[in-house]
Amino acid sequence: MEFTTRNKKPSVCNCLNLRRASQAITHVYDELLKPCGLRVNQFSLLAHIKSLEPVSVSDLALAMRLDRTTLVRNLRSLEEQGFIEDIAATGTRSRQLKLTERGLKLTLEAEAVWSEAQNSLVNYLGKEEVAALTELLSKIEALVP
Amino acid sequence: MEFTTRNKKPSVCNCLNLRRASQAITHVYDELLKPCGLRVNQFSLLAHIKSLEPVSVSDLALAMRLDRTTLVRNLRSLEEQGFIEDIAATGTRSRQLKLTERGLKLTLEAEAVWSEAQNSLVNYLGKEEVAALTELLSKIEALVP
DNA sequence: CTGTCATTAGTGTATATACACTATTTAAAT
DNA sequence: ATTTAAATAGTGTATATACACTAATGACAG
Repeated sequence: MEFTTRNKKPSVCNCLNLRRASQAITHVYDELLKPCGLRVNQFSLLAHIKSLEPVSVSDLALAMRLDRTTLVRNLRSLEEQGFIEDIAATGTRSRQLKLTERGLKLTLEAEAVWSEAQNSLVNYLGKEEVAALTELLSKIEALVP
Repeated sequence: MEFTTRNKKPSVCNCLNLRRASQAITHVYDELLKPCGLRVNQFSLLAHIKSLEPVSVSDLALAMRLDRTTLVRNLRSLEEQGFIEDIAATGTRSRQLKLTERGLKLTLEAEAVWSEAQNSLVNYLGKEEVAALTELLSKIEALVP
């Protein structure tokens, strides 16, 4: 049958449903951010640095709730592209990351796109539903120390 | 302050909240499945093969809603560990994957653990809430073709 | 038959994630 | 002042994911 709508029934597995929804919304945000040349994860990194700068890798990892070693790699490409820089003196223990001028400009552009994506989701699901979703997701996150 | 509870406020970003919840629940299921020597993603693979066998990589990818090339790699370790096998005749185009005897035994064990994990989540969030969550996640998944 | 086209599988590369481990620097204790 | 402990950064490896691309097989038109 030509017009069979794609069969996308939820799985019985709650974990799989969450993983799929996460992948789907990541894809949506990624597509919208494509004109900026950023993926949503990279945008998240820049936005966090913007609000914390100057910041060490460890503190950034704490704030983002990601493993520190994950950030070491993810920061690399942003540094190579000249969106962030380390203003710590050489030979010191802690790095001090901040946005470059270019990085700030890009982040502000991306924030506008992100804002549209946020609004789209509220329009799509409804304000109450998004609030309910956020609450449920927060409880799930709390499962992990 | 010693007793400050960890600050885990939701982000303003719906995408980030979903990504974090997905990581959290994946971690929970992974931990519970550790005695089986499986991660939840690997278990998902085995469980899907079990219900479709014998199955080609392409059909498995369709059913799991993952990219086919993702499966090529993820299947490899399961094959190397002898949990799945390809019963297609050599020189034919399509693979025919199925569980080995060992693979089936492991999958059944893991299904019991998975079932406990599912029950735990319902106890934790409540039956109605899990249903609501599933509905919301399903709508989000529908955002992507 | 033969040539074209769809199907199926796989590789190369990039991103994202975390654990186990090492190395270095700073702070604290004695 | 020296030793010890904590903090900070980084590497090696494994898993998970997808896109662009290549290669081989099978089906069908003529």
